[in-house]
Amino acid sequence: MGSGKTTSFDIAHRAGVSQATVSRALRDSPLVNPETRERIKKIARELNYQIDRAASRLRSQHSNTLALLFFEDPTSDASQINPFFLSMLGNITRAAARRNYDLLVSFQQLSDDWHIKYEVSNRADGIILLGYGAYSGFKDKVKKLIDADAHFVIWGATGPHLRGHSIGCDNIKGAYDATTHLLSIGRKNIAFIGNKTIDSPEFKQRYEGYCKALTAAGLGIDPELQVYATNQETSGAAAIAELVESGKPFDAIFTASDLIAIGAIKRLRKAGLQIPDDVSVVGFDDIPAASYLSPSLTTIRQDTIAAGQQLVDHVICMINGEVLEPKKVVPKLVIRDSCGGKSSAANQL
Amino acid sequence: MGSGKTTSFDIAHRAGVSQATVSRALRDSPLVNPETRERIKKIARELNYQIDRAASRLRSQHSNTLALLFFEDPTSDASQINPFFLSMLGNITRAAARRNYDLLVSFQQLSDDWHIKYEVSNRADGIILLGYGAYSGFKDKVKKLIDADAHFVIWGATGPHLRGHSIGCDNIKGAYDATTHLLSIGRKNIAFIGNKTIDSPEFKQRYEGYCKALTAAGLGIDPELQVYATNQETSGAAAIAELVESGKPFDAIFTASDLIAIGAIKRLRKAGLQIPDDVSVVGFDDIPAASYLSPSLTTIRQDTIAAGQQLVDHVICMINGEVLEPKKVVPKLVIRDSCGGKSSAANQL
DNA sequence: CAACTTTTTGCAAACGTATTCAGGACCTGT
DNA sequence: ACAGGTCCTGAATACGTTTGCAAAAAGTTG
Repeated sequence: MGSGKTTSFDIAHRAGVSQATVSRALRDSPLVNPETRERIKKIARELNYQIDRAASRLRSQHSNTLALLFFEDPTSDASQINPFFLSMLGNITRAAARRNYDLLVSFQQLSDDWHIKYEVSNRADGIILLGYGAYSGFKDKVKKLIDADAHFVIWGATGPHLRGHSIGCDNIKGAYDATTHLLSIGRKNIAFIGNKTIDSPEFKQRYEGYCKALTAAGLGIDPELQVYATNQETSGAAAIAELVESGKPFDAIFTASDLIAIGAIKRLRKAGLQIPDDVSVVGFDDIPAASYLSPSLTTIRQDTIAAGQQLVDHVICMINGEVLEPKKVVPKLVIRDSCGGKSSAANQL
Repeated sequence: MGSGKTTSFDIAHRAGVSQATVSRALRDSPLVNPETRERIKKIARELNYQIDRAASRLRSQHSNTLALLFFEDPTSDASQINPFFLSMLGNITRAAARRNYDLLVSFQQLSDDWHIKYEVSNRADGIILLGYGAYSGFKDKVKKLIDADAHFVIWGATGPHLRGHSIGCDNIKGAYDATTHLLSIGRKNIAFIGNKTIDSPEFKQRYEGYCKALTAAGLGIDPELQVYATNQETSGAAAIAELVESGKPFDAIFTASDLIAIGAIKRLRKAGLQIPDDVSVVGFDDIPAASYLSPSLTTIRQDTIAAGQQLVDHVICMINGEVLEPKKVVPKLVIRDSCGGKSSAANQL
């Protein structure tokens, strides 16, 4: 057409109204006559008009954008993204889109000035953090965010210090169900592979669920059956090597994550152990690969659709100054082939 | 401090210069005295000042943001994201970050007004498209983007109609290498599972590479050994069912993607066939799950780091009005257990 | 020291929208 | 006919930068 791009003034001119009315009409303001509104909208459509987001942001002082930040334990391989988080990505974008928010994605080393980079710079109204808080220094950085009144939500991490900023799965219940399932198919010596320190809040909770199930079954908790592992395949393999070498007998393992389970299974096989005949294995997360393995992996699925929705809704509420009590995402046991006993379970029915 | 957020005026006031100088200093303009620049930068740092992106965008008319759009064959399950694309996501964000671009991510149904939604609205300066162009209507939509002078790059799809807008892997070479490998371990009747129609340009190229290898080896191309499949596990399984039922003998399959291979392997096993003893399998993509399978999957790896970098560099060049001849990403055969013959290959060395 | 170039600065005008405020048009009831 | 209300619209302004232009400051030359 004329010179540059179409603006709300062009629409206004064509419609014979003022620019202010166009702005109102396009935002469905009740202040504008329905007929006028439709006429304006029609013209806008015809001209392929789109509101200039930059101008809109500048004027209204909010970006309608969320930032999704991935962070991982800096000790792990940075080129490998945790598959579980990836599978959450899709659901988060969809949830954001439904709420008419854009999503900015970034992988970065954890730094304590995110809110500065994203909120202060008017790039995003809120931040969603995804990552296992599995290293020291994490707490301090989060505290800075809280002190700065940043709008952010963290997946998974817990603790009173981030009240209202955390959404997670009910890890204790998930781990309890997993362990109980192993007990129900007759396993007695169940090992826990993971990290039970506070450095990894989620893994710690999973350990608690494991203990709770054993206690509920009247069994003791054997420290020799607990082997440390970080959320990596290789770490899971190393843990099994250690366990096997110790000579301590075991007939099942519950791992704090699927990635650990995958490494563990490989190493178990290398040690000549059959799965599930000699050792039952249950993981946690239900990453896509879990069903592709053979034997396919029994695991705890986290509802990533609900999780994505919750994260998005929650951070948007914070942005709007509302308070929303976080609900825990419910975990679900997915029984596949890696722990056997399916037939016996079937018999019980 | 005072009332609202810190602006460049505040900095200017403190530094005793004009706001214009602050703006220039922070952008490292050569027009400003080095000493003054450092003084201004120091103050900015102290005040935690961040340039307001909305204002910056509005004035400069570019967003320093790229949009990454995923699209999938609408016939496939929308909730499942192609794992190969997910593994590219990380590399694309990193490449974008290196170039100081933000990345907007979205999963949407393919529509022909992306450039309108993203570029016209000043949300992004350019678009990266990720997805198998495996359905009709795709070409028309892309043509509209070209006609609108949109800044975009597509991964994978090819053809003269999108000259300069496409970056891909050398699918023909990859498939050629895969097939040649199968031949080298003594396989004779190699089936192709995939889509050889123009609807799926990449799969078609992989089919061509397959044919080329067979021809180079002096073998014929048997239509009965070609079974249609889309990029899904279930489709791969169905294809194998069909092949087995046909009674046509085969001792190897080359699938157009790892997902297909995964479904194929499951179904082969169900048919009582041993892998790799009875049938060798080679996939394409090297998705994370490929190495977790048992037997682990021999496949063609695409260099996603180089690919991400290329996509980002390319679209940024388009934005800047430069012309960059796209380079093909080099595929690499990753030999694992699913095609056997490792020993025989080793013998040959 | 004048004339001229180079470096460094400030002024002021955009960029395109959202929103406040004031007012016009149109009813309603008396 | 007029006061009082409701509904709709337009003029004008502010959001915080970037950048063209002009001019001051500093340096160079004859």
